[in-house]
Amino acid sequence: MTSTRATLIEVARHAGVSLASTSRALHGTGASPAMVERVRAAADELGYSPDVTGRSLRMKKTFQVAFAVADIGNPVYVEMMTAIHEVLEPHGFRVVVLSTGPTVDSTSELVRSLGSRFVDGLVVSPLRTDDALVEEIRSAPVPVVVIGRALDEQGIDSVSTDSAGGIGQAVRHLQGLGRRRIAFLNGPLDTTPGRARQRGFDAATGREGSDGTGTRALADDFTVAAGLAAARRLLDPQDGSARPDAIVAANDLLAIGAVRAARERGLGVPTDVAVTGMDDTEIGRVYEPSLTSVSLGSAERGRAAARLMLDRLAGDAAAAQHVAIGPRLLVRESTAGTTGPTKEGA
Amino acid sequence: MTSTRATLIEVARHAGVSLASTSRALHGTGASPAMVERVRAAADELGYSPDVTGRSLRMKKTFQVAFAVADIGNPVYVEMMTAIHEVLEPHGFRVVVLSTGPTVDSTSELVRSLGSRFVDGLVVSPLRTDDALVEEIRSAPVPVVVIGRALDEQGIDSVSTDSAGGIGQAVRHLQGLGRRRIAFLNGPLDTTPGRARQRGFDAATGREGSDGTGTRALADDFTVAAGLAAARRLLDPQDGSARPDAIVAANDLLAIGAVRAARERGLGVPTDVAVTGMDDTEIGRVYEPSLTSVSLGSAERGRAAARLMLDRLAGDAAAAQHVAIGPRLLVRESTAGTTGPTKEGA
DNA sequence: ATGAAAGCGCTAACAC
DNA sequence: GTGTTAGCGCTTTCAT
Repeated sequence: MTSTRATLIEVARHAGVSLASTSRALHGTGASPAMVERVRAAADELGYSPDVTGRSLRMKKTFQVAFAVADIGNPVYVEMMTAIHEVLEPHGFRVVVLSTGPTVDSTSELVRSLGSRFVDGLVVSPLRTDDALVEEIRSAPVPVVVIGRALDEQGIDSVSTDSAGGIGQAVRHLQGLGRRRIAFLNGPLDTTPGRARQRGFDAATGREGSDGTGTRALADDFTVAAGLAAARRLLDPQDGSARPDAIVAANDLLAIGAVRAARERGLGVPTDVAVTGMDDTEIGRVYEPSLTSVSLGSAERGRAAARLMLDRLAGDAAAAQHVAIGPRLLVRESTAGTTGPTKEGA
Repeated sequence: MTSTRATLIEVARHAGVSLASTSRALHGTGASPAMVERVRAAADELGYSPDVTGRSLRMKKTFQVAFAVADIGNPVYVEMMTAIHEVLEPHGFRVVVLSTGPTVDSTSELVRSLGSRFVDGLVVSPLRTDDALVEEIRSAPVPVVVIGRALDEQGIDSVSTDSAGGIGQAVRHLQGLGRRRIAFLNGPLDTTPGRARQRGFDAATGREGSDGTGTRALADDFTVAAGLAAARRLLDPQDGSARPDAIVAANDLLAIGAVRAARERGLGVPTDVAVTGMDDTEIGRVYEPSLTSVSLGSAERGRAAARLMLDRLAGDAAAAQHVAIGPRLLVRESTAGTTGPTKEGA
């Protein structure tokens, strides 16, 4: 540890000039070249580095943006965070990681804590929202961008994707491959993603008739194990109906569970049963067979949110914005389809 | 947005007491119950929430700790970050995510930037270190904990694991299963992990004789694709030597590449070729076959580092500490072994 | 137990 | 272009 940190006032004294000139010289704003030279030298000599706490207090800016989610370890959120960091960092903003906690109330509390002014803005992806939370966000003391559902009409900047439409893309892809009995493997319905994806599947298959398309199973959780258990039920119909020839899973982990259940029964994937996942995770890309998956553009959503934030931080006072990131089907081995909106090699 | 934020001085006026008493009452330190009551009421009424920038300036504490790595998206670092967050958050510390950049110099620069006092401490896991960086860290103006190699002798708190020993565990596990020709699939040797793992393999197999054990291949990168390419060379010996009956891979992604290469050749895993990975990633747990892998305890290392940091932050001035987290072999399907230090179901 | 006042390090009026 | 000065919001001596 070097002696004691030099402050601006010490640099000023060392250079034999005023405090104000020192500050100006260091920021290169309205100081003569000679002054800049002189102050720089003094600063270097003392090993000066500006103290951001003083700066923050004075400027009422922390140069920090918070990113808050319920589960920081979730790959989807990791991608968002990485993207947000990449956008913000070049603009001199640091990223603070926060946890929303599991409930709406804990999320509200987090938004309220923004009153302490420890960040200049918040990007948050809440698991669920209610009117109270929406109101809390609208009246937050710093800009907030929500990743989740469209909230611009309630005056909140937001970024969303269309997971329901993404499920639709998967269904149509499978239909295009000639699959007739398409089943849906979803996670719990008391979650926002669970509900949206269910809606998407219903919308895409609602009018399909009774050829097996529309069969559903709910996993207890968005995991491989839960997906395996639920997919077994799907592949062993109790009611005498025909076995599905395709399974649309609500995420990649469930899809892997489905592939396993198929193999247990000696069924080939995609030959006997085609399987699609969602989220385009690395795990799905690396799995065998590699998973056809609907990307929800986590990184893009993060980037979009960060850019909205930058605009607000720059003083943009326009009406609340909404950015929608379209889902993209990535066709891989688990359906081995050669048609569809998007193609991609393994 | 509510009118204008209330400050402590306004709460004081509203309560009709002094600024000092207000501060004390809000912190519950040395104030009469009556005073506390009165101030609380005033604060609630004005919707007061303390401004941390003022607090930070005055107390010379930011209540923030930085976590810096080269690649925030890497699952290993994500686990560390999550663990660090979990330890620090209950103590009132926020976690700021930083990037070290790819080089030693950029890491040095980051350490130097600590002079700005935007965090109270830094947990960093540098890709590589040199004497200059070590010196920079030692003389940093805030506590620094390094996750990587032991640095307590140079006066730096550190947490490390023994990846070399972990490779040794994998080798002995395979030997215990009767495998005789154990090959090593490593990533680039100009990386710290690459070198350490190579050392571990050499140490574990050095005296094994010339039965094929000790064959090595280097992948260009720690990825599935690079692993696949390198594993092909391993399984098609050009020099007429016998094909390996086991491959120790330097991480899980390389291991998956090895499994694929084996399958391409119609070889069964683990029957014909047993494969081990390292890092115990979700991807390895979920893969088929699930991967026997050496856990390097990322979460534990994160926790240990966070606890060391908490001690320093609490004013602990003892000599530099070092915590070593032992590697643990997790036996799964890719070796299907029933012996070994640790067992775990899929 | 309470109040008065200093001051953390910085930037930005304002005057020259 | 440079200097003087106020003050951001807070905690903490120091006196009472």
